[in-house]
Amino acid sequence: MGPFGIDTTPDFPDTFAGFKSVSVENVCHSVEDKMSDMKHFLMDPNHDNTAVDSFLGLGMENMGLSSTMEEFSHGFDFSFLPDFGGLNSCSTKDVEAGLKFEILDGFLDGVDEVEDIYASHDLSSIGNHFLPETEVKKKVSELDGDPYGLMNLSSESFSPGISGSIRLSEWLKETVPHAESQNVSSEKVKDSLDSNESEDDKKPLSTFIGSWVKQGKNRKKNLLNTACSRLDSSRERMSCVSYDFRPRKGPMKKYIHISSENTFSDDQLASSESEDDISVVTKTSRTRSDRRKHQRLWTVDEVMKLVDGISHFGVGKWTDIKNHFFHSAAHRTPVDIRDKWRNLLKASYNDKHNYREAEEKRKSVARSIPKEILHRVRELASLHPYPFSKSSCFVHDSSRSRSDSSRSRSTSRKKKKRS
DNA sequence: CTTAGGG
DNA sequence: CCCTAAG
Repeated sequence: MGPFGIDTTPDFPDTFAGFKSVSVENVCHSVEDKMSDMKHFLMDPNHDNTAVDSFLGLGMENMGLSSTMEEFSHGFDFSFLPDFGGLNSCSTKDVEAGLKFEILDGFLDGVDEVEDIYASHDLSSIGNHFLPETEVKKKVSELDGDPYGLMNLSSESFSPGISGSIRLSEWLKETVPHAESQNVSSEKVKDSLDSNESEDDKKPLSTFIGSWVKQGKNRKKNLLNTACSRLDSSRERMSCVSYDFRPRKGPMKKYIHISSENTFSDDQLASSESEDDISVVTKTSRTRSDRRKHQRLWTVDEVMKLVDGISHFGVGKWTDIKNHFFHSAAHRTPVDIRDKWRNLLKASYNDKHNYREAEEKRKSVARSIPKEILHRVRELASLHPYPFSKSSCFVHDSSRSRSDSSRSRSTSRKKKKRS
């Protein structure tokens, strides 16, 4: 049911009446005109950005076109888009990346195996994070000669209308960590705060694929809120593209910084809803433990941010840490962050007690935590007590465990803030 | 809603 | 990562 079927509605608002007389050709023409006009707009640095917004399909519904970004992106070349910097803090790269994933999503619809292929190829960013640059380059070159042709999945061939996409090798290079010292200066914290913006660019492709379908008990209840928060979060990067509709447990309003007016049409909300219904249908067939499949691996970068956050807010202030250090990471709820900290403690504990095994593990398993970070975790662990250690490792250390255990449980030293 | 704890 | 209970 398009906008042209509304003729039959007698009491439709007068504002829409004008569309009855508009022919399809006219609409198309106006779109084309707008597009070419806008091309010049975008080239012209003097034009303000509101034009861009209305151009990018957000004003489409006003023309009677129910165009989604997906349809829109297929036949259109975004390569000319300049980096309109401050606007929604989204760069050209974000646009391209978003579109790529969107298209990928559509193409791979229902093909879960691809996710596994990606996983088995270790395309996830985590593995490359603490490789020295030469290693990474080697890896990249390996990937370039990829026999399965997987590279093409993320390069131009999948986005016919999009030229100038980033090649995966570049994408990989960007995942290389800035090999910094383990000391946190306030400068560095600021840095990591700023570099948050490109967070999602580092996510492995597999996290985008397959994150569409998900089941959960309270999904119905939280559907609307979830959809809204999803849209909100994705607006941070790109107002039109939302690739992750995985329902969360609840709305994340408080974690999401809401900056602009709601620009989403009901179409998109409805589509997310129908997507959800599909997952209901699929639920029966894939109800088994594929929960873990949707995990997003923690990058070393994220771990460092976590450590920084804890050193600044203290253990237990996870909402604060989320807001200040994982602001742009739409996933990573405070609970996730806490869980990660718990795991880090466990890791540091293990590392502390048997160096050899930990060392070997570090060599064999790619996704272990770099040593420096583990050291920092241990420092913080001794600085901030966490009840996690109650079960297995109490009273081992005579020097400080006494003071720790005295305040271990509920005595909150969380208030320790250093500015 | 936020946090802690267990699964 | 998910779920639940407690404040």
